[in-house]
Amino acid sequence: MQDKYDPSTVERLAQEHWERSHAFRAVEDPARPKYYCLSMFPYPSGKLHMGHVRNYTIGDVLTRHHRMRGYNVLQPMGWDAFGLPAENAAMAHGVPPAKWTWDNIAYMKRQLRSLGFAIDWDRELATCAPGYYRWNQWLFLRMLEKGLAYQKTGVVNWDPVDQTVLANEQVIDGRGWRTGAVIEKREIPMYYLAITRYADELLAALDALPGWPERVKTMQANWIGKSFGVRFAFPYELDGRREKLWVFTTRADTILGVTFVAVAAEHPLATRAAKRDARLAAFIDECRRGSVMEADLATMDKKGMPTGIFVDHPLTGEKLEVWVGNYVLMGYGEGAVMAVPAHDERDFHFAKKYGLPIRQVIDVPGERFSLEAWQEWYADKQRGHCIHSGRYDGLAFDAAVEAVAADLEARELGSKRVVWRLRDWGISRQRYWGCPIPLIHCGRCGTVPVPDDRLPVVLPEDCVPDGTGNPLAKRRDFVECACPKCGGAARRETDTMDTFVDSSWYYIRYAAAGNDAAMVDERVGYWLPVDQYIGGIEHAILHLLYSRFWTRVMRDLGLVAFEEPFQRLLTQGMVLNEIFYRKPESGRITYYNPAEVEKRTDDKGMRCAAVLKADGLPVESGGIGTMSKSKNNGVDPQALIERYGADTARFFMMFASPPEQTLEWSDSGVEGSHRFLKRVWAFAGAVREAVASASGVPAELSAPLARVRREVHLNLRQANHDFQKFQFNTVASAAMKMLNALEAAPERGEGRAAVIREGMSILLRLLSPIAPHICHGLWRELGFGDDPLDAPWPQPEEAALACEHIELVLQVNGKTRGVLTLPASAAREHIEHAALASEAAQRHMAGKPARKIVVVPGRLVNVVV
RNA sequence: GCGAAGGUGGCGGAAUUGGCAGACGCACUGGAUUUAGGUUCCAGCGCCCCACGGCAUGCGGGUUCGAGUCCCGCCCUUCGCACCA
Repeated sequence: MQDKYDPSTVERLAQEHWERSHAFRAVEDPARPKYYCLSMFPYPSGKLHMGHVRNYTIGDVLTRHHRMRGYNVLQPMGWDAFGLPAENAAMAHGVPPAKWTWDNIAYMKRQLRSLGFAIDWDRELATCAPGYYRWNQWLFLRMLEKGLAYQKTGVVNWDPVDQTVLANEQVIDGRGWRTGAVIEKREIPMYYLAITRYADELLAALDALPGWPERVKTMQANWIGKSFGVRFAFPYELDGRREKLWVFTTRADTILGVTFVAVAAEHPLATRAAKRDARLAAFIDECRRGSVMEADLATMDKKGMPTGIFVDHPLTGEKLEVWVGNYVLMGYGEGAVMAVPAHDERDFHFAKKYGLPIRQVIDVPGERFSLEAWQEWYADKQRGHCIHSGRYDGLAFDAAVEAVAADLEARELGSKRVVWRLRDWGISRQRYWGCPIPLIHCGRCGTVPVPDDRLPVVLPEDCVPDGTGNPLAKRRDFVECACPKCGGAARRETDTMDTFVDSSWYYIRYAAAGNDAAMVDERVGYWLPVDQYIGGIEHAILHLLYSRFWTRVMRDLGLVAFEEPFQRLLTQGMVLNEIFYRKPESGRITYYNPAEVEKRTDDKGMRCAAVLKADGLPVESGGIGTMSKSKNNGVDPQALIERYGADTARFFMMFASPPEQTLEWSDSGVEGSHRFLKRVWAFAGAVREAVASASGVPAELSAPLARVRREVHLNLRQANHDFQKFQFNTVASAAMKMLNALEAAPERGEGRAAVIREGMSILLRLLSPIAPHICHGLWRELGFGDDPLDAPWPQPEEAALACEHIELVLQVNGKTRGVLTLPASAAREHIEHAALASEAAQRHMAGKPARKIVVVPGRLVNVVV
């Protein structure tokens, strides 16, 4: 055994052992309970970042822990390989996205291997491989057959200079990132998946997911957004024709407070009004500029312009003017809204700005009628009752909505409706590096699906996009084809699929790895659903919701027998680091990587300065933020692994904070983790001979040795409890406490050797999911066996935990005044007696009689005077 | 703007869910070892006070014998918002 802990050797030997013995190959075995542990697959961006290391270490800890508990474990890995960054790299470096992607995959796979994850690499997949994405296409065609996939128009960001569609990310302050051109909203035909048909089920089934964090379920429920309301129409006459302007509201109780109606710039009524009003046409044109992002729309200045068109209030007949509002969106609901300035904050500001009437129709008893009062009232809409509303006066929310809906229905102008915030999923992307949509456009036959036996529609891999137009549309060898129906010349669809399609079912494909004949097979029935899914909180809504939808579609096609793909979900927090920068008087801000900065502290350990190592001059601290290129505060996992080894990297990631919280990077924290592993190594070396000669733990131990043993078993019990809670940071500290206790074990001789032998066998097994290489090495050195991975998980022993005396906290009036040491078996009367008799209690009771004594067994006794 | 989560020493965090606030680690201080730096080991370490003791879990109220934990109201930070993945 080497004296010094040398991670590179230890890790190489362990990894060779796992490789040689195919230790992580998962084989279906109906006789054993299975555990499918899945981490969100990475986008092959170039190299691993700390978020990956954290994600996959969490998954690996769970994988190894469950394996030691006797489960048949599957932990696969793959690549979310289609996407925009590959096209950006192509534009920047002239390299085809395919080559860039495959090179990245090769490099990142080596990095993952060097971290020693217990991954079954035989099941590896990449979504950009035709053998994978052909099943995207196949399932899309099934959805088309069922009417679940359909075509309609959608709004996109259009760069008029490059003649191309831009992603939201590529629009900066309303301009194209490459051209600087003002972006326009443009409506184009797209394909949609009808996720809204599953809205009810997706919402209701959230209750059946006890293994999901509440916050994720809440966010999904809000995203789906079931609401009850009334759809109704404002009748009007225009150009001699009677017509109706439809709107939807969840607040029909305020219908008598409507003072105007607002429509989207793209609304047909706006278009018609613009024909005879040049200023309005210009305003509508202005509304078309800017990004399509919801957050931008919600925070921008609310602007509007009257159309000169008036509609009738459906209940009173009052004339109300129609306005065009830039905050009304054509894609949502009816593209028109009723405006009630008195009871809606946005309408209120709009009305104030343009001098429109404000009419209060709800009274909230006890509230002054200020803007603040409205906001408060709005947050709790069940409060208050109708006023100035004629026959609805005095009605509360529910009754008022019912009455209004009934009256609208009687006039055939509206009815109650259930509406969803959730919208159908637009999957068309006018981009190259994605899965081709398997359709052919024929002049005679229309849009024709590519027959199953001609799948996959293969994406040409030698394209180099240049940022203009649609790259696939320029490829004649791709576009030109024969119509499958009539055989005539036809044009292939050039849109590709949203990459969320690729990631909506990859976890199912791992189980059917290598099957070229079918999307799924019987192995799916064994492994799925996923028992534990681990990934970033940023995916809490879209990816998880799309996966739940896609799985249900597969269920309805008879492909799988389950509907919830992920039984339990762990959403891991982001990895943060300090931000340092300099901002010159004029010119651009420069960010410095924390590794280039020296942090100085005063003699109390308080930060007093930060200077750049290169020039010794101060830099500004920009606080803490997620590791990113733009803030130049990333830490390269590769450098960390090379310097300290994979085990230190893994241990630090687990120790620094609980998985669900953000993790702050700390160089000295890494040092501390490394120090601990070095101590484990050194201690194992020091006790090796004693352990070799030790026998079982004797029934009678000296009191100090019994305390050491108790400490080990107490911490094991704590750690087992923490594993249930996914709280690996305290598992790591339990391992540290065990080592502290074992190092402090007194005496020499047989009893000590036995306690240390048992303690080390527990410690190494407890630590092995987190730092598997060093534990593998020491497990062998100490003669416990081949690998702790194949040893049973340790359990605390009652006999080791038992003790004769307990300590009770003594409080007087709820304030801690001392500690009572009593026999563990002491009865309540005995405890009360001992408390009253204690010197500390006497002193603080100041002669007053005890009014009440609260005894919490095993914890405290509180004397109330 | 809407939705969600989180604020505890100089720092990361702990507190078995209403029961000793600050485990474990980092940083810092003192000491030992070392030619020195580093390493390793020992001790100290929330704030105020000589001490008794008092004050402390973002801020302000409340419930309770007892509140970091529960309730109400503020303030701040982070994440998501449908074409980044």
